[in-house]
Parts: sequence; C-alpha cells; structure tokens
Amino acid sequence: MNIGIASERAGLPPKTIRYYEDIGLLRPARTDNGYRDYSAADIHRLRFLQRARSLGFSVDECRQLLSLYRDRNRESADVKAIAEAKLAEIDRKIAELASLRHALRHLVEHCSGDERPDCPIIDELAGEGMVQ
Amino acid sequence: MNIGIASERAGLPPKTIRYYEDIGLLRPARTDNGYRDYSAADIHRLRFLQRARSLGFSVDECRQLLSLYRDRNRESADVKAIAEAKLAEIDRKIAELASLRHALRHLVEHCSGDERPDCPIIDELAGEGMVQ
DNA sequence: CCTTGACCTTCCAGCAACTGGAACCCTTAG
DNA sequence: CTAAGGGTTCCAGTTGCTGGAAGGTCAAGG
Repeated sequence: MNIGIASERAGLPPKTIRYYEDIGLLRPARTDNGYRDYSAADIHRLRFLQRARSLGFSVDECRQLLSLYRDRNRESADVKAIAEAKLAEIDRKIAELASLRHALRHLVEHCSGDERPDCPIIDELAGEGMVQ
Repeated sequence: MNIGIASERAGLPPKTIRYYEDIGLLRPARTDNGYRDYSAADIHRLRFLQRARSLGFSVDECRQLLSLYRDRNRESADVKAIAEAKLAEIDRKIAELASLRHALRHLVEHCSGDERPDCPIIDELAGEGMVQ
C-alpha cells in the first residue's frame, strides 16, 4: 500500500508518516521501485500513533507506549503511570492558562477600548499598573 | 550597565536578552570594549517584554505592544483588541486541554494499574476500546 | 511513442523561542 | 602572573512537523 493510501487510512499527512519513519517509529517495506509499502500492521501502528498524539502524548511517550503495546508481559501499571503523568501535566497547563486568563481578563475589563490613548493594559505592562 | 545586571533587573536570562536584541526588540548601547551597555530605559523595555511574555503574548505581539507603548497617539482600542484576541486564544487552549483531560481521565480510571498486562489505555490506543 | 499528471523519492530549510556549548576577549583580585 | 568570573560571537539543538525543490515512476490519453 502506497503512502497516499496509508495517509488516508491512518489520518496522518504523508509528511508526518515519513517523519515518523525518520525518527524510528516504524519501518515499512519497500517495493522494487523504492516506494514505501505499508502493511495492515503498519496502518495499525500509525493509527495508534495518531490516537496517542491527539491525546497529548509526546512523540517520545508514544515510543514508550508502542513498546509497551508490543510487550505481551507488560504490566498495566507501567502504562497507567505514563498516562497519569500526562494527566498531571495537562492539569498543570490548565492551571497556568487559567491564571493567565484571570490576569488578562482583569486588564481587558479595565480598558475602555476607545479612541483615547489611556490604556491600563499598557500601563500594567510598563509596570505602572495596579495588578501585580 | 552590563548584561548580567540587566538580566537580574529584568528577570530574564542573558541569553534571552541577547536573543531579543537579535530579533530587533531593543538596541542597547555598546561600551568601548564591545560590551552591551543597558540604560534605565532599556531595562524598562526588558521588563515590559518579560511581563508581556509571561502573560502569554507571543514575541510578535510583544513587538506590536511595544510600538503601541511608544505611540502617544495610540487608541486604547488597539491594545484591547490584541489582548482580547489573546484571551480568546487562551480560552480555546483551555477548552482543548479540558477535553483531552476528560478522555485521558476516563482511560486512567478504567485501568487497574497492577502487574497484569490487560490495559484499557493500550486497548483504546490500539483501536479496540470503548471510548470513541 | 510521447506527454501529461498524479504519484512517489530524497534532502534542505524553516517555524517559535529560546538554550547549550565552544572558542575567545576583558577586567580585576590575589 | 594567573585564575576567576564577567563579557563577546557563532553554531547547533530542541519539538513536531511542514513547505519546497529536484527528480524518479507509473498509468492513461492523443
């Protein structure tokens, strides 16, 4: 199966698929003319990657998850640990964004947003504002 | 004032300050020996950048804000527009992370996390799970 | 048989926003 | 005189792709 079809089936752009091969996430066969030739198992692997990436796992975490996937003797705790670490990371990011949002919202609410030059947002950025 | 002191005063690493100069965000004087020489105004500018960056503005948005800062005839609406766009972007990111968190949380809760190999997280990633 | 177009290949560069490191210069204290 | 602790430049690497150039391959149509 050529990369175009694989791309459709996996829901990933061809460029991304080649990139994943470059960094060693999969190694499809080649036909005589040098074209990549994807098997059903390759597609499976690509879909696995697509799902894991869209769940926020880094490429390196995907690598770990793939090797756990192939390991018939894995302990589910190993997988859970990765997922939980990712969950904690997502929580941290959400908290950070929420606090950012809070500060920015405060500034925006105090700015008249008209044709006059007085602007509490600029004042705050310049270090003269009332928000710490 | 040397870059080390400027770094302390501005709360930015020297590397970052040099980088900001590289991309044209400021242009400090130089002393005879070639060292950068920061004025009080330079420090002010650096602190402005530090605050704006930590509020989530991109370097390019910082550039716009800086030019609005220097423009005595600016309209506060211009600044407010940038801040509001950033706020909307933050909201989008939070929503995306929240949905990610939801999906991941669901998976983690269904994984026993013990020494057995059965793992709903892996199953889902492999496309055999019950979560869409 | 030739061409056209849609594929495919490789490699190189660039995005954002720094960060690390090498190789070197300047200044000052012991 | 030397060593430490500044400073300088430039190059490379980070993450996860993405765009583009230059060229090979293949099937269909004139």
